Amino acid sequence: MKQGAVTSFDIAQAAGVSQATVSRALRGSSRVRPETRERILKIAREMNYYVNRSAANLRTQRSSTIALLLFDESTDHESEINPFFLNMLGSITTAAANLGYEVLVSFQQRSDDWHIQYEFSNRADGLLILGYGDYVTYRPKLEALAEAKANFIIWGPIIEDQPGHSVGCDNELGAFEAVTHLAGIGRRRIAFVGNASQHSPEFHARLLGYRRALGHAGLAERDELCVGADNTEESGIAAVEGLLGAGVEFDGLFAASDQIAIGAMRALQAGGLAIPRDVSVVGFDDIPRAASVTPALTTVQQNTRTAGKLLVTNLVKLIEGETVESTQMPPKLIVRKSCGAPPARNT
Amino acid sequence: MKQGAVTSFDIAQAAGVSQATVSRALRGSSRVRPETRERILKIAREMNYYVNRSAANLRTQRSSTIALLLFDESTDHESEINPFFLNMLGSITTAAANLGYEVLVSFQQRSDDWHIQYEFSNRADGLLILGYGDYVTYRPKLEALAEAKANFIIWGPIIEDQPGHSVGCDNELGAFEAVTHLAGIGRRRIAFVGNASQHSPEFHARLLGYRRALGHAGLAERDELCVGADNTEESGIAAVEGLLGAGVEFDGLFAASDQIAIGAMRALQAGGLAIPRDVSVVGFDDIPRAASVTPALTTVQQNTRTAGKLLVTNLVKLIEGETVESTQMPPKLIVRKSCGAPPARNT
DNA sequence: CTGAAAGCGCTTACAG
DNA sequence: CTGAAAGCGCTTACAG
Repeated sequence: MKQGAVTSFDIAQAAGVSQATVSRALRGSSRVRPETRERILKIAREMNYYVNRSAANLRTQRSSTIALLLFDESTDHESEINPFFLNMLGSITTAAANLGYEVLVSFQQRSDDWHIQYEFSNRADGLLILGYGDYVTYRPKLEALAEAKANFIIWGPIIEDQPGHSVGCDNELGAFEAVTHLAGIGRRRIAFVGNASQHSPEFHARLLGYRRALGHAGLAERDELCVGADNTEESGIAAVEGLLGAGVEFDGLFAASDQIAIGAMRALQAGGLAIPRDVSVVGFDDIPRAASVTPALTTVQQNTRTAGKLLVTNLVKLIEGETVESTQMPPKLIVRKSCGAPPARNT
Repeated sequence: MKQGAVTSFDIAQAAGVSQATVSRALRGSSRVRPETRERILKIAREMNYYVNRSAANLRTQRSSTIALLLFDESTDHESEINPFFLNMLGSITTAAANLGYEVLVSFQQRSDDWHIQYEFSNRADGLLILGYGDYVTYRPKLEALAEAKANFIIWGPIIEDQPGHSVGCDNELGAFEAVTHLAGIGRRRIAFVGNASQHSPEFHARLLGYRRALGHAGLAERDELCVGADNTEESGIAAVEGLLGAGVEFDGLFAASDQIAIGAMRALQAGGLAIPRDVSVVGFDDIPRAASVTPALTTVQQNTRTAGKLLVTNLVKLIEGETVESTQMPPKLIVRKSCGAPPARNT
């Protein structure tokens, strides 16, 4: 704080009222005479007075702050934050501001209990949790949070028995639509890149959608078409190089994320295959780059704007003691050039 | 805060010491016997105690928080935040965490004095300011900040008489290198897209670098080759459509930003021109998409990682009463396919 | 090395 | 509608 900053006592003196009245006027209490309030507000403005938040927070035991915690896979090295989360940041801050909350951003995760600290230290009234490296190590943190009765909302799928509430997108349905689209344009040997078992429930849900779509289209599941990948471009490259190296034949590829898909496209093109002529590719997320790569990537879009708003709204409800339901938002298939179908609705 | 949270008095009681000693032990004061400290720390851990930050902040008149203020041009509508700033966010939070600071993010700018509020309300010890819509309206805000003796560091160029300190990249030099490269591969009629006069000092510096490079290469400046544009893709499209519509001939194009360059490339390709065969294109910023477009965009890279670190380090120095110098970091030309030169150093 | 005490600047019951 | 007063949970001079 600026030293010598003016306090509510200074305003009180200038206005000829008690400090309590200044506080009431500033908070809009109905128990202050309108003219008195006006006079106080005017003086406060003139004297450049702002309520000291530390004092107010200490007194009210609230911070009017939300902590946005990013458990990102890539935190250590040249951390390129997952572009998908970055997109959500704008809508989260806007939504928070509209409800009178500030947003504290944290990527760090040095201590095991760092996520709990925020609430226990009165730094934040609630937490928004985006991303997780590995679900297996992430899950216990959620349990610790729930046990501490923290207010938190998770971005992610609805998972049986998972503590807390979440906002997510229907990953299974999005994958189903993506793969059904590939089947609909005549692709018969469709690979899935991004198998990550229980370490990533979202990818797993996308795998389930892939499988259901194959069944629905009367196509056989083949083990060799289902390969693992992390959420990175490099991983997508490696996966496709693996497929090509093993001589696996495929004419469609559904990647569990755009980053994987973009890597996959690189590897396909490097291997002399044309997209979409030889292989149709579909991704998931609709990150900004998806529309920029060549050919433009068909993908499943999650509405980050709505998502951010919903995350904040639900968290604030929790903070204010209301009940909240986990939500799944419908995904939307964005058809571009990478799968070779006539554009249904382009961006 | 969680109600019924444990306080330092609870720890004191459990440890059989005074509350003052608990506070000292937790802050690492040397005036606590080591064994006492250890015992207190252990009990604090067991009892899940965290220092109440509101109380500590009120007492110390510090918040150990940095506010990151984004004055973005596109805040109103479907605000896609400038991807360049988003990139910096990661390194800023990391650098801040390493120095013991949290980061509060704000895009809002509803009130005129919102930037000053942060410091006056003891929410933040200092401000990091990124981006500005229009320099003409932005400048007075900087003056207000300086007059209020706020601690703030600006991301941007060094500008004569500008209040405060800044960290930026040598825009003039970056532009000079970009355009010199275009001239070096034989381009003679090089357009500049992004003329914004004094409303954007960065773009203006890039224009100056463009001019110097033309002179250096013995090329004439031509008014019709220098067109205005905002920092958006649409603006880049419009600018090139204007050039093509007016029948202006050019074989090189330097855009004041990657977003403009990407729009320009779209418009060139839509107009039937091949890149780089007919026109070589260079951008500025090296946003993630620059490497993904086709052909990959040659551009001037600003090191966001170093930038973020420097911004935070300087701000913390300011907060701690040290003096600080404005800095310009050297830019780096990243040669890719869009200008048709043999790659010097690719990414 | 440790404790008792003051005080940071608010908000809000309580009393009028 | 307004004021006097308590107290939120710390940190830190002061005294020992």
